[in-house]
Amino acid sequence: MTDIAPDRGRRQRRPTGDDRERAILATAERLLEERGLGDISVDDLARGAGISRPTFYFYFPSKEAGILTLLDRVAEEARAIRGRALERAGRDVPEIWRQGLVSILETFRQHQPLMLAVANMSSGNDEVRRLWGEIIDGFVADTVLGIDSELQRGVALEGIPARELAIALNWMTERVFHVALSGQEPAIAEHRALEVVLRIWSRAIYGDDGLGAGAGWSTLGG
Amino acid sequence: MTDIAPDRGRRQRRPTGDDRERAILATAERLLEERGLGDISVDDLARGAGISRPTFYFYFPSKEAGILTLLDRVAEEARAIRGRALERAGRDVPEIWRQGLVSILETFRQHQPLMLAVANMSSGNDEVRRLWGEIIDGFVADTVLGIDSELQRGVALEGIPARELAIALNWMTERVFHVALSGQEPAIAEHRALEVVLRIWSRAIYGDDGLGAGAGWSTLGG
DNA sequence: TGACATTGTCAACACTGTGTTGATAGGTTT
DNA sequence: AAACCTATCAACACAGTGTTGACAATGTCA
Repeated sequence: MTDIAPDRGRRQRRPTGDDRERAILATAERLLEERGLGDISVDDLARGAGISRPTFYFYFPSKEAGILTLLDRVAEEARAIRGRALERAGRDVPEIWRQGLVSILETFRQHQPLMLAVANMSSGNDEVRRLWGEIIDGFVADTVLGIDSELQRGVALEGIPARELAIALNWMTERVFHVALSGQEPAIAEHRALEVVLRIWSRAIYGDDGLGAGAGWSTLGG
Repeated sequence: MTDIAPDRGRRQRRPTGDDRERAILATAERLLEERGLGDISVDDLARGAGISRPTFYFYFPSKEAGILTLLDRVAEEARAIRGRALERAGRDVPEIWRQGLVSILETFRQHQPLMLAVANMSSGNDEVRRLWGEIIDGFVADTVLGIDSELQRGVALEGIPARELAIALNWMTERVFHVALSGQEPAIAEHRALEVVLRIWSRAIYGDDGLGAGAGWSTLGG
């Protein structure tokens, strides 16, 4: 047993054939734009990366483990996008809501096929479900902070525990963006999804639409 | 009504071996309680129903088609439950919301493993996605009627088109109940899910929690 | 009642995809 | 140059899908 970190679901690797690994992941994301994960074979991924099928197994123990690694990287990127967005928002809480939602939508847009594949896998694969849950949970934690802050200022409605409210709102957001982008019916048109979701957040937290029209609003500190 | 309608995805059948078909479906629902659809083979289904694998194909063209038939029947049952629930609610609109949500939760509870399998399949299988979408769309249509009625009475908030609001709320409900029952994280505890969702519906439609405490409320006609 | 269609059944096959083994070639270290 | 990694793949064993063709059992009506 080496002392390399137990790198979830992916075989431990050392520097060199790193290009190959990236080639495999790039192939995966490219092929996911054409068809579902179920219609992509290990052979497709291997050939796409210029290697034979058994060699694929040198890099990943399975197709799913590859997707997991991909999701890991996208999650990293998403955190970065979100971090910048929330920084832009500063202490203006409603702007935090808007920027938070924009960053989720952005990530969905940029990796739509992967997101679909992940949604697909997440009931069959514990590891993927856990990681996806962690991502959402990060959003939920941010949301709870915002709600608590608005509760303390006396501008948010009481009556629903902040975490439960945050969980429901974030799952709503995930699902609405998902159907808007995937064409699943019934869906909200893609260009309307952000506004509708934002207004519902506003009503659920404050009891009215403050955010929709860009009206001046509560700003923390100042 | 003839009894040999062009029955989506399932080979047309005439009376006799009907028991076999039901045995297959019963086996499917039973096995789904133990493991995911991906881990159930056609052979498992066939043996569970006391037939050989090729004979399975006499009844259904594939595993997925079987699940589709199952979903069809559950959808039928769900409509019946919902119909009775809404009848109980009469013209008391908030009670319509509550009863509508209760009936969704009820259906989820009674067929949880099937629901998981369906959620799993629905990104890979057009037919399942369509049928699932139709079910949700039925809920959405009911919801739109309720919102319009409350708008006309002047008690609901304007600002979000009724159908868009209804779509978002119904997908939220689907997702929140799904994670609550499946143990996916982050989730709202099963015994809290109904109340939280109901309050968010209330805030999103009216701007406050009328429904939570069981307070007396708008009753249409009467 | 006996020819005939219909319904139901399955052994055996062809095929696709997965994951493993064992052999091998090149590059580093010792 | 021997021991040792990293990387590679042909060949294999296996699991599951879907199809074919032959065969029984059950009407059915001439």
